[in-house]
Amino acid sequence: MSSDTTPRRDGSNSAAPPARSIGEVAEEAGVPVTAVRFYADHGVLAATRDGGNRRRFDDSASCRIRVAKLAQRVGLTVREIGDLFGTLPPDPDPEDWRAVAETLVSDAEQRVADLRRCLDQLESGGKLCEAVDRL
Amino acid sequence: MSSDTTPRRDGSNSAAPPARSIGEVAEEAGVPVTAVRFYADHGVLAATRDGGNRRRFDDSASCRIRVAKLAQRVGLTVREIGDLFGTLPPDPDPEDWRAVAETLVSDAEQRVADLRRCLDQLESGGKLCEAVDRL
DNA sequence: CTAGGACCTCGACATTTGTAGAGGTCAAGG
DNA sequence: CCTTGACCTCTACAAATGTCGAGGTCCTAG
Repeated sequence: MSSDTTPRRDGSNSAAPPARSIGEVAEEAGVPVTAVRFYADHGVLAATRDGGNRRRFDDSASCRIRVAKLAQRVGLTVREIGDLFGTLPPDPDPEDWRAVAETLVSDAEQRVADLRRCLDQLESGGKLCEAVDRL
Repeated sequence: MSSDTTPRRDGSNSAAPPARSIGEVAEEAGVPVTAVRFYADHGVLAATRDGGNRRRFDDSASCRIRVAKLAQRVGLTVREIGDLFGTLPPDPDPEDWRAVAETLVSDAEQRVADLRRCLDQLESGGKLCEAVDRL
């Protein structure tokens, strides 16, 4: 237990690539294997194939799934998440995640602000929302 | 018994019957008539029926649709929006909208915060998201 | 009275987001 | 060798979110 987590920062990390199987990823992310397949097929996860044609994922796979789930609950479609994650390199480091995080969060806040603005007009417009968009 | 029983087409000002037709609502909200029907059938809009079995909406209908669209983009399902709007009285006044707005916005911000928290761990955790095992 | 427009219902279809099963492959172990 | 488990592909189905068309009703105009 608690085997060392290989620090793969610079130097030579030419050891075996951290290739997780679909089952491991599913387990880690707490979703069914079918869901992992679905995400991989839709650009949320990048997968390579091993000698036996099985999908191999890098360590970021389960993170991507977790983030994707939260991103969906904030209004993004799988397509949009796939496009965004498509800009991530394999085995992204914290710096790579930062750009993604910024986009994700500020887009979400933008939409919340839109909603709030609309709602504010409803609350304060003495009558109803005649002024929301027209006039 | 006076002449106010006549349904007016041109939205006469003053105390006109607050009964908008589905076509008017669709026009106001900028969505197809079919969408209005869909929302009405799913609790986003409250509709009564007139003598000819046609849906009649109050003035809040197009507002509800606009808000619903924004709410969806912030992660709510139609079902959830319907449940929330179900607490609104017919012809809600700004005060009624305020409670809805509060729920809507704070729920949305909660989800954005969840996302951000997850993302923060990815950015700052020197390693990857092994610690994200919440949510 | 007839024509038209606006609505109605109901069922089909389309897309998104998954889930489930059938049937095939591959590698390891008894 | 044969079985088993994990995977693979492909197809089907399911729920959510709409959209469209067919066929029918009703009201108002001409």
